[in-house]
Amino acid sequence: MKKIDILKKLRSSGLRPTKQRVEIAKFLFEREKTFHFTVESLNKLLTKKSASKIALATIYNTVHAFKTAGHLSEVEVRGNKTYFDTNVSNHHHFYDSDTSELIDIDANDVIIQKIPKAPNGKKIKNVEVFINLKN
Amino acid sequence: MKKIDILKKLRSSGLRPTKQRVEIAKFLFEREKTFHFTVESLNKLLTKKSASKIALATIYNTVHAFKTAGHLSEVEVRGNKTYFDTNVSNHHHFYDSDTSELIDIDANDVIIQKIPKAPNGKKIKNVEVFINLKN
DNA sequence: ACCCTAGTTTATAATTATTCTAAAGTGAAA
DNA sequence: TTTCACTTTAGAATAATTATAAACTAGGGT
Ligand SMILES: [Mn+2]
Ligand SMILES: [Mn+2]
Ligand SMILES: [Zn+2]
Ligand SMILES: [Zn+2]
Repeated sequence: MKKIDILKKLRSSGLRPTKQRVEIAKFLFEREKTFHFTVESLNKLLTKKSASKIALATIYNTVHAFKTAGHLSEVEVRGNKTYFDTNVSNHHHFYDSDTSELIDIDANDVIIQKIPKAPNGKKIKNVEVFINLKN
Repeated sequence: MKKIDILKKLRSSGLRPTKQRVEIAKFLFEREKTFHFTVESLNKLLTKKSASKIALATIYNTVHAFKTAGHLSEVEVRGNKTYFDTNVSNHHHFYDSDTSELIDIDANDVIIQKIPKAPNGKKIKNVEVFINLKN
């Protein structure tokens, strides 16, 4: 994704393209493959890569703003930190608890033959599959 | 599960059956259906139900001891708190994010027809399915 | 171009969940 | 009974996240 698209992406979701947001967005979205991260890891990587340091609170604010805008999704993994995902399409994950690493699985690579019907009065929003790995 | 079995369960896993552990174990394991809880919710319920109050640190200690002994499992759900589960068999969950409620799904009620092979050098430990609910 | 202001960033405090510490208490082996 | 390793406990410490409120800024209106 190019910088012009980054600006479009921000503006179209009502987010003023500030220096900090553009820098974070470029870091997150100008890449080929899905990126999974925690706020802590993102902060470290940004600090390493970039000259100007962005306040931690801003990283929290920005990541949440991007999530609310639908540009990031949140992935549930065991542990105390919240994981985010640049892949916002419906998909599944391998999870390697040794390395705390997530790997995407395309929705088409998992076929579920049978699931129970939702409880009374509830509907199924989506189905998430986690394949936990070991060595 | 009866009290005598509770004592057996504790002793057989090298846990001295103290007053606090027995009380928590009875609360958790003397029931028909699976119980999903957080330390906070367990603490509230124990305080309400019981006369003697157990220190929060003891509840943390005990829950972890039970988990290590294989009497509880940990369930990953979105959010900041850790969820525990008295069902330690391989099974799946409905998750109602409105109520933060987990509902068991028997392993046999989910049939997965196709999953990708594990990444290089890794093996599949287990597969967990989460069915997220809406109203 | 300059103002103006709502939106944003920032340092820091506050909150929440959990773990650590170390002193006091206790189950059970001998 | 005595003894002591194990356990409980209150409170401090840590870790992740959110709240606060003052300073800053993007960008529409003039
Ligand atoms: Mn979690
Ligand atoms: Mn989490
Ligand atoms: Zn992903
Ligand atoms: Zn369960």
